[in-house]
Amino acid sequence: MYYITTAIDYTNGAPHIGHAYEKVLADVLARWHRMCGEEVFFLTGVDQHGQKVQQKAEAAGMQPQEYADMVTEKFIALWKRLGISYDGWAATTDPRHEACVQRILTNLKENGCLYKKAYKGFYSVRQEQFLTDKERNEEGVFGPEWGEVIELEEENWYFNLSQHVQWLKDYVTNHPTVCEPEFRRQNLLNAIERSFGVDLCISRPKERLSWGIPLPFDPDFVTYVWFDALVNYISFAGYLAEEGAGMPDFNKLWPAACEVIGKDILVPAHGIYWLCMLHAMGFPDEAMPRLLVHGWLNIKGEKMSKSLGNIVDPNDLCDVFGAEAVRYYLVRDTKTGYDSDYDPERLKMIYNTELANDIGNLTNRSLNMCTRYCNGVVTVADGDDELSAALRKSMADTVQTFSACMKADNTADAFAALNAHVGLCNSYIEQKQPWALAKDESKLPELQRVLAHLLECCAHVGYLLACVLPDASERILSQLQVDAAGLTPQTLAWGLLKDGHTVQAPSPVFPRILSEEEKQKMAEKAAKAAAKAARKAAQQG
RNA sequence: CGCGGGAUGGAGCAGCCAGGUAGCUCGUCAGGCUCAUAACCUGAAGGCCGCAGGUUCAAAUCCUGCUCCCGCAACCA
Repeated sequence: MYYITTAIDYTNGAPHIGHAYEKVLADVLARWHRMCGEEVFFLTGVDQHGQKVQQKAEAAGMQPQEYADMVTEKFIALWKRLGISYDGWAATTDPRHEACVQRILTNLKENGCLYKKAYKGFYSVRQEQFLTDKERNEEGVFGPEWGEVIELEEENWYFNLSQHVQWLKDYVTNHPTVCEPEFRRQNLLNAIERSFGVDLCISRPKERLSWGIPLPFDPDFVTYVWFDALVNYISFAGYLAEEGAGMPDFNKLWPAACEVIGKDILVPAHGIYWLCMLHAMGFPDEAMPRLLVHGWLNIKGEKMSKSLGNIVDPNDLCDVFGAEAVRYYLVRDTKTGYDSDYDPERLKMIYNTELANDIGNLTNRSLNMCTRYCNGVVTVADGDDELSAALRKSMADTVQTFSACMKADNTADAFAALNAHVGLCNSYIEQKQPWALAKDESKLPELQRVLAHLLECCAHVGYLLACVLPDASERILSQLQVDAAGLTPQTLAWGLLKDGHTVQAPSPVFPRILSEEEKQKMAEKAAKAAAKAARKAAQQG
């Protein structure tokens, strides 16, 4: 079982390109593992509780649930558009989730992990939070960004995080695979050092925050984010679920093979709080999830933020380039775990070169030659040659490399490998010159061999693309008349196209995306080339 | 000495852990081809691998020092 989750998105604003990247990455991995024949459960969702939602709802004159539902719709619509193939939907206002949270809190309280304490300190009314000395500026006072700051005493419930930090330190030290990429672990270990001796406040008084899950043992309080949002990974996997609640079998799913999160929520939320929470609930070391930590998409080197006003709406991108181009770009141009620069020009470039010019055009020219020269019939004839043998070997190697990269969550290199093989196919065509072979009847066997090799490669490539471009993959395979049902990357082998196989006439799978200006430029270039050819012909004649 | 990431031909990156002629994609220029989505193939130009030392027969790669850039409060993946 491959259980993969993503961070759940906060419903106080519309989704942006960063949200989309995380979900597309998780989706590509989920689809890949499904292709490999593994049973997959892919969970994603939304965090609907909390102060910000409550405030936004009030400002909009709506009920919090109404507001959260409205924003949730935007996420669901985008995931549908981007083809995010999730199996479970984690919405934190789901009663089954709320029940799970309350059961967990009850258990922890019974085990003495929670206690109530009064805290007196400086409190920012605007930010709705207590301030520490860390928040003081150089002059030692709280700056204007905090608005009105008052001294306040408040009771709250705490989780005895400090009791688990030593365990966490040992666990993270001894388990290099706790998170990926490896360098994030150092980050986590540093943060753990700073976490000793501090417990975690897990509640808010109801008069201050009403939009949350009530504490089962103290109705004057609601849970603060941690024991609500983080719990989604187990609550929607069926942890402590009631019979007939329609939840998955927890024992089958847990631990998560992959929790996809952003680098900003590794510490303290997932790397410290979440793991310690699980430990407190009694989960052993073997039942800890693995964290896949991705970087950020920056805009021209700058962080994307609402305050800078440089937020990119994925819907706009889909309008211009199509959802699949966006999917491909996100996982192709981002090295998993690292930041990358978002640039629509690169999106277009990668789409036009790798998908349209290389893969799309290869399929198109191969199918076209088969249609034109052989009536669309593939003939697997006797005979062989070095170039063809090399092509077959490259195809097999590429499947291996692709699989290894995907297994390591390295999407960028997986597609780079695929593209390298496509380049070899194009080069193979130049060397074989099927159009010349077609003019010589005695060369028919070689022509048939060349076309069979090309179409076979197209089928392999089209099949492997299914994890990132499900629609395009289907269109390629359907033009090739190949049925991929029951196929896995492990069993993928030369010979998908049998002798006598027929293919369809081609139609472009990835039409090029060009502005009017670029079209004009292309036309000029072509005219120049034609003039040159004419000049040359005149000279020779 | 707060923590971490980065600095490689015009742009974006790989190589560094396990030293040995500097590689990829895009762009530019030149040639070729005509099956194809004005696509494809071949070749060329372009870099003293941030700076300065050190180790070594040999350093982008190891060591030391330095400079610059980006994150680490909030909105937020």
